[in-house]
Amino acid sequence: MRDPNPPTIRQLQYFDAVARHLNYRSAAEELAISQPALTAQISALENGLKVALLERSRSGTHLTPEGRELLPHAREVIAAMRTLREHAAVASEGHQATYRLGVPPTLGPYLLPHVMPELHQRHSGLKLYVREQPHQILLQELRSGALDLAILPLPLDARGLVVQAMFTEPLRYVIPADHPLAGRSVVRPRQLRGEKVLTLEAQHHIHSLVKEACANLGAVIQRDYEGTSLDTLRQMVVMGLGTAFLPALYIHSEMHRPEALHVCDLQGMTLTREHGLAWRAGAPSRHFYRRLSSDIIDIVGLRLGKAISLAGKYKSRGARR
Amino acid sequence: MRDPNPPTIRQLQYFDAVARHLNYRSAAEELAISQPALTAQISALENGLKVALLERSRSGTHLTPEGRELLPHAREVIAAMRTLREHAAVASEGHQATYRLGVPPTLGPYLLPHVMPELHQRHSGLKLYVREQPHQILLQELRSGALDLAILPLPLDARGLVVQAMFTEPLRYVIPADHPLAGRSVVRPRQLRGEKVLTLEAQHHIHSLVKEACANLGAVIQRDYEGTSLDTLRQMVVMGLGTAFLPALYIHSEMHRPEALHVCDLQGMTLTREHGLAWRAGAPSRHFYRRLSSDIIDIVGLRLGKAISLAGKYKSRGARR
DNA sequence: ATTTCTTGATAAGTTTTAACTATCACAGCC
DNA sequence: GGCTGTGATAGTTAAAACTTATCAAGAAAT
Repeated sequence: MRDPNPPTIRQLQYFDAVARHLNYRSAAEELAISQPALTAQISALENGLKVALLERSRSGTHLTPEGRELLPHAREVIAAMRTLREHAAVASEGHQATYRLGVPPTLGPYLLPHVMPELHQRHSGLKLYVREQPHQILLQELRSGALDLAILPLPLDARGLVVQAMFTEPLRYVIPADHPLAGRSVVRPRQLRGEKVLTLEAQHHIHSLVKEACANLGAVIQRDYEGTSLDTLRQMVVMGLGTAFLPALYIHSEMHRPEALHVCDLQGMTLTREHGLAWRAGAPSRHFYRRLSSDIIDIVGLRLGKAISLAGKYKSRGARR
Repeated sequence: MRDPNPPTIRQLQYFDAVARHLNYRSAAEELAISQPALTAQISALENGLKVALLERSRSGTHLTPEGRELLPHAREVIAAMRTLREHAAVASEGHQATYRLGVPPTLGPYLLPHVMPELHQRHSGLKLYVREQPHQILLQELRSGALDLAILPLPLDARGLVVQAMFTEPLRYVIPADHPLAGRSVVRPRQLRGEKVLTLEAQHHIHSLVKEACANLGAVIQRDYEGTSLDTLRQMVVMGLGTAFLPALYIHSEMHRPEALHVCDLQGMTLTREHGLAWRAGAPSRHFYRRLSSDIIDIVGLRLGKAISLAGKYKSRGARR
């Protein structure tokens, strides 16, 4: 009873046509239907609304006062529908929607500024909504549908996802300028034995990487001074609280001038993290996402080739359709 | 080809429901349909728009980026439809539309100000669009559908119309204050013999009334000074160009203070015009129009009873369904 | 690892809706 | 009085929308 006979869009279009022609037959001709079909739909509309819209007579048709009143509203509906269809037409051609991309906070600010401009050049009209979150949160949001894409550290639990490895980023060793090892571009691993190493909070992927490396190296993790961001971590090293492993892209982006810090590598032992692009296996835009991932690999190779190394080939993990 | 599969309102409502539930089964429950029916309509919608709106998986459903983009537009359509239906619901109850009423210029300004306030009291929300035109034009516009109602002088060619007689209005004799007959409230008809009588242009109904009367009275119509309105006619009398017959309601409204004019009646011979309300016989609101006519009769009786006389009983002329 | 539950998709059949053709009844016109 | 043009009606057909029953696959529990 609450929703007796909702009008259909078609009925409104028919109404509009009759209102413009004030003649059933010619309106029916415009609509490419027969006149009885038009009559039936109009009277169905009137019954549904319980309002007489048109006054029929043997000599033509007029709008009733109510019909005059409701016609603009009917046209509003038709116009809204046209707008929807126009947007849908655009969306069905290019990839004009806004895609939600998640990135870890230790990567996004240092990668995306180098990549986004050319990515937009390659995909004009592309709109990315970028969200920074710890990688576990990203994974969860990706699974739940809150994100469409995420850049994540590898390896990861790829069930239900497609993961495209993109590039491998070294972690470089950073020490204060007044540290005994300062000045050397390459340091031997054994020289780190006993060194104080600062790192980020445990929720960051870097934490576990550095922790494991320190165990092998015999260096000491300073758990009571964990940084909340790479920038604070750097400040802590500058202040002499210890040393740190910082991602190469961070160093590339933020440490153009030496400042009070010295950067070096470990001889024969490169600490790295690998990044991949992930999306849900069933996502309708998955082909576009794969294209995006190869574009990112390409752009990273062009612009950041010195700082990182690309994925050997496109590897995909996890289920796929 | 140009219009392959336009979405239906129903499909948009289904889409909205699925977008809210992110679950076909519970959305189907809300919509009181089966889940397969919902699946079918959603995929019909996607095929029609050629856009994937939803990403189905065995564990729940998400919006695609395109779906997120189009959902607000779909809701616009639904909202526009709701607005239409709300207006229709109002229109189907009271008479809330704007009715187009035509009145002759020699009556409207002198009748409606006395009638409209109480008419609005009796029909709260009533909206009348009043249009002044010569009566032949009114009749033509009423027949063509440009007007819904018209107040017209009787009798008239009522084919296809319903005409409700309302009241009879005397025409009173107006002379300059310095005229020999001035000062008498009743004048004998024979005293008008040879008098110069001014009147309106031929298109006004009054013209033929006065012309015929003058023929009987032996008075002389001044054809070279025809007034374009009752006000100019009055001014012409004031200026001494002649005498005139003016409608009682005009006199009642505009001549509160005597000015330079004298008003009198003809003994045993009352020149009158009769007014009725007319509408098309097939008009869906015809019962309301009849009600309006009796309300007007009633109000005129209350407020203007001294100046005019009511229709004896409701007479209707012309075809009716 | 297997079972169970939940998900959306599919198949087959039924009901409802929208359309067609043919025709009617009436108004207006010559 | 016939002719033309109007919307309404009847009867039929085709398409669309819905139903129930079932399936296949991922998730979660055992």
